[in-house]
Amino acid sequence: MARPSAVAERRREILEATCEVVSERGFRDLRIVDVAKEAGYSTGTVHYYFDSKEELLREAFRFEYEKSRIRREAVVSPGLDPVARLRALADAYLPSSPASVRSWRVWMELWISALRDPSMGQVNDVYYGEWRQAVLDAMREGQEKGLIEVPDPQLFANMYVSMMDGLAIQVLAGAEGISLADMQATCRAFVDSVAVTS
Amino acid sequence: MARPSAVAERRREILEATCEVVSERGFRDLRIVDVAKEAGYSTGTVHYYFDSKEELLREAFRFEYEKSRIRREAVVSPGLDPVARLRALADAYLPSSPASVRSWRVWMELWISALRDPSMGQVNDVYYGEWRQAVLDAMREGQEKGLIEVPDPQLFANMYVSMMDGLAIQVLAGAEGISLADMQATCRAFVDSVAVTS
Amino acid sequence: MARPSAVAERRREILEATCEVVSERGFRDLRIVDVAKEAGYSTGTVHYYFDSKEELLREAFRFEYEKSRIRREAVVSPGLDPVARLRALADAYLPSSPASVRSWRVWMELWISALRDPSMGQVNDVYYGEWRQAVLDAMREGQEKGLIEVPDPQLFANMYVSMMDGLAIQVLAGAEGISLADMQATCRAFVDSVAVTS
Amino acid sequence: MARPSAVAERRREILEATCEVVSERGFRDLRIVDVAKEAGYSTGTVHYYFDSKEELLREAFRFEYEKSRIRREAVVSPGLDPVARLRALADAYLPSSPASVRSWRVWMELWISALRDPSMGQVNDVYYGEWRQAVLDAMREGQEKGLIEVPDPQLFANMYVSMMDGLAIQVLAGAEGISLADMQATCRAFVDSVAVTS
DNA sequence: TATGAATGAGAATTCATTCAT
DNA sequence: AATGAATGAATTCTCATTCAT
Repeated sequence: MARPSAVAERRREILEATCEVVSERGFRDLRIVDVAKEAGYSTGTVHYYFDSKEELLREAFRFEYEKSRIRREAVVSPGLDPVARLRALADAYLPSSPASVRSWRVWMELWISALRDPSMGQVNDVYYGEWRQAVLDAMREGQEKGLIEVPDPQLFANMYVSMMDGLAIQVLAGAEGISLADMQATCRAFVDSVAVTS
Repeated sequence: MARPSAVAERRREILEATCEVVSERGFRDLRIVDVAKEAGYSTGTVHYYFDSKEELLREAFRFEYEKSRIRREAVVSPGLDPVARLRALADAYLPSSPASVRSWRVWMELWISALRDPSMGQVNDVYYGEWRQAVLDAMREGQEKGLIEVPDPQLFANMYVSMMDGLAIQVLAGAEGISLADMQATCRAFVDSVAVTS
Repeated sequence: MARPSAVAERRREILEATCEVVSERGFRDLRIVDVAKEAGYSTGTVHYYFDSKEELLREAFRFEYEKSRIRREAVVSPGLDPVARLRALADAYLPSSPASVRSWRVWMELWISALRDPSMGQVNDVYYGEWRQAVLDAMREGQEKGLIEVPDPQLFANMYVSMMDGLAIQVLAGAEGISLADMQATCRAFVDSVAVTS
Repeated sequence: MARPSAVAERRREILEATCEVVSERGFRDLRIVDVAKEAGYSTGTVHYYFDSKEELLREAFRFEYEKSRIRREAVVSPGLDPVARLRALADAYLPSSPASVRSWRVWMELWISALRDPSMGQVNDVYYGEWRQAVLDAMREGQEKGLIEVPDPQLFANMYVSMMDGLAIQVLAGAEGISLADMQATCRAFVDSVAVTS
């Protein structure tokens, strides 16, 4: 007898485990057996729920992005003014907590996968687009309310988003020149540079 | 009799082939046999020059960075004023030519490797540090000459560099929202925003 | 569901095959694929049960010694008087049957392995110690009962045991000067030389 | 221009190196490159003097036996009485010096090789036969002179020789139960047991 | 003579995937 | 539904041997 909820729960557990293993060992060294161990199941079970390793990874990336979206929505509370929202978004995405470090690692793996696999590119497009949109919304709203002064909100939203990605990479790669504090300071300085000071 | 130059040349050929394969297939799917085929040698020969796959890849990353450094030095001609230099650097790093696309793909793979392998992180530190320094030099010189107005050159140099990385990733991942032209426009807009307009 | 007995049985089959291959081709030329073929499994299965070739061989040596111990215990029946027991032991260890030839070949390979690998030395210590003890017991009991006359049972037990080893080597190496019959005659002559003639 | 003596000297150096490597790493793990390094030549040179690895090893075994024969002849001085000679032989073959340990290790490897390779068996036959003959000569002479009392000199010579082999194996394998001193004591006890005490 | 670069035929090992239970 | 034993294709790495110099 099919119990859809039980199936969904099992899938969720396995995807959670997959993201954990992707973060720990990387896409390249991920083995089904590690995912199974992490999830507390057997390799047979992983294959029972996911046809192939590729499908498992694609779903895992989607899963991680969904979680990230939920975290973002919690941050972007309607009451916050646009400038504060831009700052809050950067803070939320700072790779400071284990959860956000994990997310970043998974995204980095996704980008690499997207270089050669269009289906991974689509996953990135959907979720990354939403993320850029959230920043763009704040930038536009700020401009409309006279709190932000930029020649082109779209361009400055892209600056901010890509800057965060680039900084996060160096933080995660353990670069000597870019610490977590540097990342935060850099993001703040950018917002300061566009915010209208009364 | 040993002919050092022949040995060095063979190493160079194999590293060149390795970078090509890393770019084409990625770090994850790189096989020694592909490198050998690309270089026109046997797998045994690849192993004759490099003890292990890991060493081969580490050397290949270094090799690609060296090539990139040479390209950068050609761009940063002493005659150029700082603002023009910031623009020239972005143009030179735009993933528009096959060679620069290849470089970006290799760097992205390096970043991923650095997440778990400190020796890869060191390679990144050395060469990436030089790259950030080149941007910082231009930013500082611009500030001193009154051509650029930024509260903190270091922060704005980091913004610019990380922005380029983040934009390039999305371009290379084939993101719908960020085209090559968008990347270029975004970089130019950033320079415009810090350049002093007379 | 795990069926421990089936797992143990598979391990036994593979160890049995390994000893057979060690005897046929020697430690040096043993290939996992030969063991797999001999056991009727794939190489993957051999590795499923044994992590590495080294572990497989270590376990195989242990396995062969266990079998030899069982054969020895069958020989040393409690009813036999000590002198007869010394003779029975030599007879039992004579490399005359395929099974005992195989055992000797495996032991010889073990000794060679023990030269450089202490873990193999330990295997030898445990089982070889038991074998020397069995001979010593007979020697001592014979002395106590006045059936054997030796100045030092320990020394004479060591003589007997090492003599058998040295003789067996030459028999197995196909030496012209030492036939199976010579080995038997030599062992008997040694027992005769220490046995008290009434 | 062929200079036979130079050729012979080069061969000798390589064989010396081969025995050293056989003793250190064993027959199984011997690599031509190690032999070359030990001898101070290149692998190409090793192959220039010896057609194949197999031939190299066969010659190396012969070479080691020749050296052992020379050592033995130095020990068996004509002046020594037979009983003293038997003792001197055992002392000379005790694996106490690096040189004699090396010899034993090489012989053990030879025996293993002889199990499957008749040409190795022949090498063993020739040289081992001489060694048994030397012991037999002492045993016979002792009997004739009334210094040794054994029912059959041939049998007792075989006992002595094989006993030494078996003891040496355990000493070299690092057996807990058989030390170098035990080996010596056991050999002495055997000679004592056959020597006529006046 | 001597070299050592280059080869290529293996061999151990890994691991996604299958499938009988 | 879930398992985990079994597989075998794939891949790295080794090393004796060859051969141009």
